[in-house]
This record gives sequence, C-alpha cells and structure tokens, in this order.
Amino acid sequence: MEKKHFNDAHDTIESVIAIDQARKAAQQKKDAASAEMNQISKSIGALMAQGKREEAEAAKAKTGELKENIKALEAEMAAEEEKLTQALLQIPNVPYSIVPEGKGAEDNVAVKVGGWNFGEPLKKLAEGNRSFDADGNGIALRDWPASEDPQPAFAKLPHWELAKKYNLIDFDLGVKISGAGFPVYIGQGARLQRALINFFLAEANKAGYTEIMPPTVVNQASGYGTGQLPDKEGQMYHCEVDDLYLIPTAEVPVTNLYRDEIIDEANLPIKNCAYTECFRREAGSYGKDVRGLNRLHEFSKIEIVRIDTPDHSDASDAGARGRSAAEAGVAVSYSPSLRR
RNA sequence: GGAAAGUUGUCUGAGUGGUCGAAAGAGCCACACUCGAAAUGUGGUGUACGCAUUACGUCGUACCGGGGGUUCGAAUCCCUCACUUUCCGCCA
Repeated sequence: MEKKHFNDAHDTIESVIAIDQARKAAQQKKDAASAEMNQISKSIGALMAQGKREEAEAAKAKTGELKENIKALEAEMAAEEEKLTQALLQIPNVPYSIVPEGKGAEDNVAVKVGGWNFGEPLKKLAEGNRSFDADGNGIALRDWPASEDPQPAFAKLPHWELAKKYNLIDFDLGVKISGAGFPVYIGQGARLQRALINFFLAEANKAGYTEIMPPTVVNQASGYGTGQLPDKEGQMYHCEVDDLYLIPTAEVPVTNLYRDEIIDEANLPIKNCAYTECFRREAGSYGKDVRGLNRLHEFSKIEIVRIDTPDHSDASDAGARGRSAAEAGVAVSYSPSLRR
C-alpha cells in the first residue's frame, strides 16, 4: 500500500481495528438489550395464552424504556458499521509485487518494447533475440539503449497529423457532435479501429479467454465492486436520472459478473475478455496529454480479466505473470485505439 | 408511463400477528441393509455477526427481495424501492 503513496497506511489499519472493536462492543450491548426484549415479548405471549391479561399488561408497560434503549443502541451500532465501511473503502488494492514505486509516468519501467521491421537497424538488433518470427517481424525485448531505437526510412509524423493527412480521423467533427475527446473515425480509420478490435479479441480468444459483450452502463454497486467508487466518482459519466454510470473500462462489468459470488476453486481460473467502448471524463487532464488520441472521453478497449487463486496471481511472478502475458500476447489490457 | 400478480432455505413449495429459522417433498451428507449397486430405513443438512473454547456450543442477535413503519411481539399488517410475470399505453 505504501507503493500507492498510501502514506498513512499504518494509521488507517489501526483505526480500522479500533472501529471494529467499537462495533463489537456496540453489538454486544444491543444484542443483550434485544435478548431481554425478546424474552419479555415471549412471556407476554405466554401470559395472554393463559388468559392472564393483567400480568401481560404489566409486562407491556415495562417495555417502553427498553424499546427506546434498543433504538439508540441500534443507531450506535449502525453508526460504527458505517464508519467501518467507510474506513475499509479507503484501503486500496494491494499493487502487484513487480509494480515499480514512482510518482509519475516518468518512473514507469518499460518491460517490453515492440517494433515492426522498419529496416536494418531493428533487424540487426533482433538477431539473437528469440522473440522474432521467421520474417524478422515481431515483438522485441528492448535490450538496447533508447538512442538506438529503430528509425523508419520515411519521415515520422505525430498520429494526429497522419490521421488528418489520410483522412482517418476527424477531430473537429467529433467536437461538433459531441465535444473534445470524441473523435470520429472515418473510412480506413474506422476500418482500422474495427480491425484492431478484432485482432486483439482474436488474440485473447486464442489465449483461452472467453469473449463477453457486457452492458456499457452499470449501477452503483458495480462501481463500488471494482473500486471506481467512491475513489473515482468524478472521472465517470453519471446518468443521474437512472443513477447509472458509463463504464470507464470493461473491467467494471466483466469483473462484477462475479460480484458477491463465491467461486469454487475447481472452476478457476476464469478467463474473460471483452471489447467495449470506455468513457472517462478525464477531469484535470490538459496540454500535450490530451493531444490527438492521447486522452479521450470515449475510446475502444479490449480488456482481459482473469480470476485466479492468489498463489497464481502475485506470488510466483515468473510463473503467473509470464503465463498470462504470454497467453494473452500482451500484459494486462489491450488498447486498439491508435495511440502512440 | 399506467394496472395487476408475485419475490420464502440448494430446488419445488406451505405458512395472514406469539417457541417459525420457518411444514412437506426433492437434493445433498453420514450410517444401516447389500458381494456391489439400486431401492429402502434412520439421522443430519442455511448464513452473518457476537460470545464461549482444552473440547463440545440444548448460547445471544439478525436474516423469509432491499429499506422504513405499526405492535409488547412481524415471513405474516402498512409504506417505499428494486426485480419477475402479465395486460394497457407510448415509441425506436
């Protein structure tokens, strides 16, 4: 948790424990009061059955104060429970053990750099690298300095200029009908997008992931289920009339399929993938980060979700991580949008 | 959008105010019978929290779609929300 800059991790855990203690104490008091009440009620029933009216009435008279007391104790217990829930919601998921610690994108570590065969430089670098296929095309592990990255023979253009030059994407039309961050893919651009979706889905299918086509709008419980709520409330589009959220990733519906379910270990791993449009408000993004396709309010993404036992997910890095990455062809999620 | 009926344990399905956590059947588990199986018989068979714990729990509370209310007492009455089914309306 400290990796997530969860600085007061220790305090939070301590306070969760303390709140839980308070909750237990409240429950004990409330349970005791309820027990007394139940006993009296029972006795009233018995007295009535015996026709002892007056005694029953007398017993009834005693219950008033007790009832008030129970109400108060119930409120106290509910308050402690709510406090506990809120405290627990503050605790983030534990990051994957290989995730590097860092403050921003610049601290990220490239695990794999891909490149198609632009020409000699890459081909040369590829020699001795097992990741290349017979044609010399493929994914290469970057074991060369960035300055030696392969250079294509043609002039490089940023993607938004390429997209304009070949009329693949019209950003202005997107602004017209929706707003910034909603590009309109046209002709070959649209076909490319569709092809990428197909390609990545096919790869995931090959790796044994079952294709899911979920709703792209979810209820609040699903938002909490995968932790978008309460943390990222402001980043999601919210349809207030129906209290539904547009999904920021297929992870939300595909994972919530199993919310509140206990899965028999024999049925693991569960491997699902899904293509959906994803919606993000991207509040707070600015500048070059949002240029072209870099940050969109709506984009296409293929997500893969694997549900497995803990010893298959984190503990044995080389095994589990390598396996799922290899099976899927890429690490965690595919993004078929034309970024980068 | 309007109306009606419904939502009970793993399943089917009883239960309209007082030992109902909940009948019955099915399923499942154990045992018996059997060479084995089937059939049959007997017993058992929900969850959460709390408490207790060397061990066993004739221990407490809560849960009959969710939430709230009435009552000494609610699966049972009232309100509300969600969902399911059916009908009407509206509309791609």
